[in-house]
Amino acid sequence: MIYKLYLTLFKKFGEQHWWPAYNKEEIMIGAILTQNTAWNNVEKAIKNLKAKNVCSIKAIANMPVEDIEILIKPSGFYKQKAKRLKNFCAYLLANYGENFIECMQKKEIFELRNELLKIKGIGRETADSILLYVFEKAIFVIDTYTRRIYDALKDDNSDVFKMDYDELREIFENKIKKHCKEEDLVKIYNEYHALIVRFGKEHKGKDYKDDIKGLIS
DNA sequence: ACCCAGGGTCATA
DNA sequence: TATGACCATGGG
Repeated sequence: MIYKLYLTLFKKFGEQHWWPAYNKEEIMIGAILTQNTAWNNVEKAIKNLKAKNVCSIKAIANMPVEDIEILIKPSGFYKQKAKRLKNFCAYLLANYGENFIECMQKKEIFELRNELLKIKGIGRETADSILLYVFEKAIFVIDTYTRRIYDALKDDNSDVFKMDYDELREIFENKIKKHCKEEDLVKIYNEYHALIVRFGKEHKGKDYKDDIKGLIS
């Protein structure tokens, strides 16, 4: 069912070209700003950063938090996020230097994941978004949309919204792996998560359990 | 005037 | 380990 839903969504919506960002640094910034926040608001924040020419890891690392707060205000939780964003950017430069992307890219996936999870403000979904969309590692991103989707798909009466993040992530990964070649996983995880978000947005506020069942039947 | 959005941390029991 | 409080803006 999980893989079939992917094929159906792909047929319906096509390629999503994720993550929506100009470059990899912008993906990382957006991944933090979008925490529990509508993407529309994140776009405003990123627009503000770009208007000041500071939409980069280095610029943010060297900016006073107060200035970051003002620019990212539309994304909500702006005081927390400004502090965490700056701390994150400073961490990358301090530990990897200017070529942080290439350096981190070389690391083994779960080593890098554990490292990201130690940084304050980087939880599992944010870490996995960065791993998948920046570093192109084969890891599936679970978000609230995914839980609702799985709630509609599952055949038992487990509480999907209380289910452990990694447990649910492995359910999706294992199902997908049964149908795909190893070298295609990154592309499929990328596309599938994007499609789930796309579907979720189009059904905002609605109970889409029946729509999901209609799609795969 | 409400509700919620592409989460995460921290205090408490 | 598992709840609950808290963070905050903008669109529907």
